[in-house]
Amino acid sequence: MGWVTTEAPKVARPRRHGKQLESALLAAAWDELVEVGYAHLTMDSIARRARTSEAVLYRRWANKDQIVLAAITHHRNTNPVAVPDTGTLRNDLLAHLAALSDTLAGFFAIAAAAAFSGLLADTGLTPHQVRDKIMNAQQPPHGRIVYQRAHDRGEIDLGRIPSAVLAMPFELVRHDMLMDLNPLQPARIQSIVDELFLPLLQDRHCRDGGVLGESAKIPGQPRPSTA
Amino acid sequence: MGWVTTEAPKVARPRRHGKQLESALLAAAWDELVEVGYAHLTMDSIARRARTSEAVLYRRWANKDQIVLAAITHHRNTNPVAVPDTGTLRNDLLAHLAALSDTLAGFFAIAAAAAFSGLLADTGLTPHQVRDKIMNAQQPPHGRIVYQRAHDRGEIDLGRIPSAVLAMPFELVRHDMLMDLNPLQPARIQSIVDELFLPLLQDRHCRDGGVLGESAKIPGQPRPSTA
DNA sequence: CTCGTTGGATAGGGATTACTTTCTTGGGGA
DNA sequence: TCCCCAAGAAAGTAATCCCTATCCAACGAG
Repeated sequence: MGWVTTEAPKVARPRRHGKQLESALLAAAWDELVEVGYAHLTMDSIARRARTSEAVLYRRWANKDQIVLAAITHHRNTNPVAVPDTGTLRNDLLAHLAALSDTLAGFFAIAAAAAFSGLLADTGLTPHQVRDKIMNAQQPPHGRIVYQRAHDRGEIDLGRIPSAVLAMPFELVRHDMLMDLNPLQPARIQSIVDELFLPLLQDRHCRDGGVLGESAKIPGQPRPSTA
Repeated sequence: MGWVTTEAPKVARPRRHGKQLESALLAAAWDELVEVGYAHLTMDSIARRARTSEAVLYRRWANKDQIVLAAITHHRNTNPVAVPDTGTLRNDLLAHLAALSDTLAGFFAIAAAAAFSGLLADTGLTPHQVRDKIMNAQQPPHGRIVYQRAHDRGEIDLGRIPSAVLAMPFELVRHDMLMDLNPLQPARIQSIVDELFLPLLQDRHCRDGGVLGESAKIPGQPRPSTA
């Protein structure tokens, strides 16, 4: 053990270039954002974490806001949310909400924090606009794909379900992510789907007399027998 | 017109003392927090807004975090949320959610922002703990009173309703407040109550065959044909 | 192999800001 | 009426941090 870990001398670390370097810089910025938050993040801390110097940062981005913004979008782009197709609305929702929660728990909290903390405050945008710019960049709203598939399968009739019902599971997941800054417990996701969302669909059959026919019985509903 | 309004000379403004002064200082801190946010708030800006000097602030609070924290709790304490008693669960909920939204829309956003932005970051508390410290100071959770009254009236059976259902309206209101930074539209509150919450109660009767008897018919529910 | 581009290190200017210190004066309590 | 605590004003200190400038050396393109 000839290496003393307390000193990292001139090992002449290989030099990074182009896109590879840029990714490392943005990753460092994101990590710093996660660890100390926007308010306590400095250009120097980003540079040191990326094992480079501030000059390299300023060669690519004009100021602190720009690199933070780039780091946020870079993180989102490199961490797409899975939209698995399991064959039933219930399982699709469970899987997708879980994926959403796992992938975006940190993201939402961090992005919201940065937006709140004065990110882009100098650009004249209102906090409201900044939030939109960061949060709503998801091109097709996440739920649409899941719901559209269920509609095509005949499980639900999109036209007859209030949009508030469709949006509710996603809003609750967002709420929990913002509150806890952590992915949701699987039990909580199951509660959202089974205790809140699906009953609101069944309630509709209850009143209308089951217009959806056979497929109205949501498959996969948890029953003690027949897993 | 001997007075030139562009100069506010030594008018010898009356000197404030004790609790009255303290309230003015905390109000100034809160207003500053709302207007420029935690990140861009300075002791000097608070002092100038309160028309006093920084020394007066430091005579009462040890540092910036302390005064911001005090301003947040002061604002909450001086703006209690109404819990009106209208006689029916539906109207109680509508009124209370509206009051909650109107009174706390700003509060939640601002408090969350400050917590995120590094408020109390030096105390060693995690963001999670800071959030709890600020948000969850409401002694009895807001909904409990409304639900307990409905239970005592016989409108609902608290034991048979999943807690996720009871919490959902409040979580959605919180979600919207955090997203929009503004009070909710009345139509949105009505949608939460009538399209999401109340159907989840009725669904329970549907299955159990109306254990709640007469009172199970929620009064005030908007139905074209009195169901 | 050579050369020009760019990564990486260092130093520092300039601005901001938390917090301190000192002093004068107003006003409340006795 | 007098006294003394605290309000308010002003200036200063030390630290932080954004951003710039400069220099050197490594890597890639040709």
